[in-house]
Amino acid sequence: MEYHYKTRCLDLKQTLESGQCFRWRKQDDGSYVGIAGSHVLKISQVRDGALLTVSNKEDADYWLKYFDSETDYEAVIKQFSADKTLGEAARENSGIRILRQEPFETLISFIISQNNNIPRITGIISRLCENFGERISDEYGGMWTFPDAGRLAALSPEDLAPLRAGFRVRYILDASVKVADGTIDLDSIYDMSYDDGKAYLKTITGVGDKVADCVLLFAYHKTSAFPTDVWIKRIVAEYYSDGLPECMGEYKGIAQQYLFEYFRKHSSAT
DNA sequence: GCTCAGGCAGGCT
DNA sequence: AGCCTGCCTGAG
Repeated sequence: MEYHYKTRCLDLKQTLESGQCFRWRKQDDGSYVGIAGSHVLKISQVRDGALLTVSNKEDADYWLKYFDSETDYEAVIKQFSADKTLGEAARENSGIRILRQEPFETLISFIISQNNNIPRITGIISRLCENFGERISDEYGGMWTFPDAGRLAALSPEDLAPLRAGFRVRYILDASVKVADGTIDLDSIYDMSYDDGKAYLKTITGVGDKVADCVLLFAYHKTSAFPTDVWIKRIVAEYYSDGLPECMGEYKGIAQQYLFEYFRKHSSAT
């Protein structure tokens, strides 16, 4: 039995190709196929939203939460309109959602992302899953889970050599060991403040300000996080050298995503 | 050969 | 607390 659900105002390209996630594949028919935890989803863009196709209702609940269906983005965009640049960026990218991803996968993914480019990040993560994850479906050429911390913690740097992740391998292992042995309890971060969560994540080798902010925003939905990469640094220097606008409020992370997309679109076009 | 890619650790002042 | 510098790897 297949169930279909529709979410409004979700733009798949804006959301799934924005660099907050790395495991969605675009199909020839334009739909996207993804996996999170042990949930597999095919999702298609329709005129005024996105259409989810799932095989049971538990999956539907999972994915609606993953796509952050509860947050009122229209209200956030309205709030952002007090600033000219941010308002423009937000309206142009109004289909962006800040995903609620699996913490461990998000942590490892952004550790891998450092000093790296998106195609390579994607390749390393898919090799990680195909080598050490579990093949839970034969659909779409095979779907692999993201390996859990215990599995990775048992591996050696040599085992991870096929990933070609370079110097990041020891960071991946440090994070996995700390999560597997309980030094880091990822679930506890849901209840932490932004500052506490950040300090806690930074006790992992290979996790600095940027990686911690990405994990806090893209897994825990802590919208106070404002991941600052080279692109954002440039736009802040150009438009907000006197400080971020007041209207960002508690949603600086959402603002960051709008600005990132806006800036990237308008500079790559030149 | 070189630079750059959504940074970070380690060492220095 | 703020500045360097090196770093695996692969594409341009």
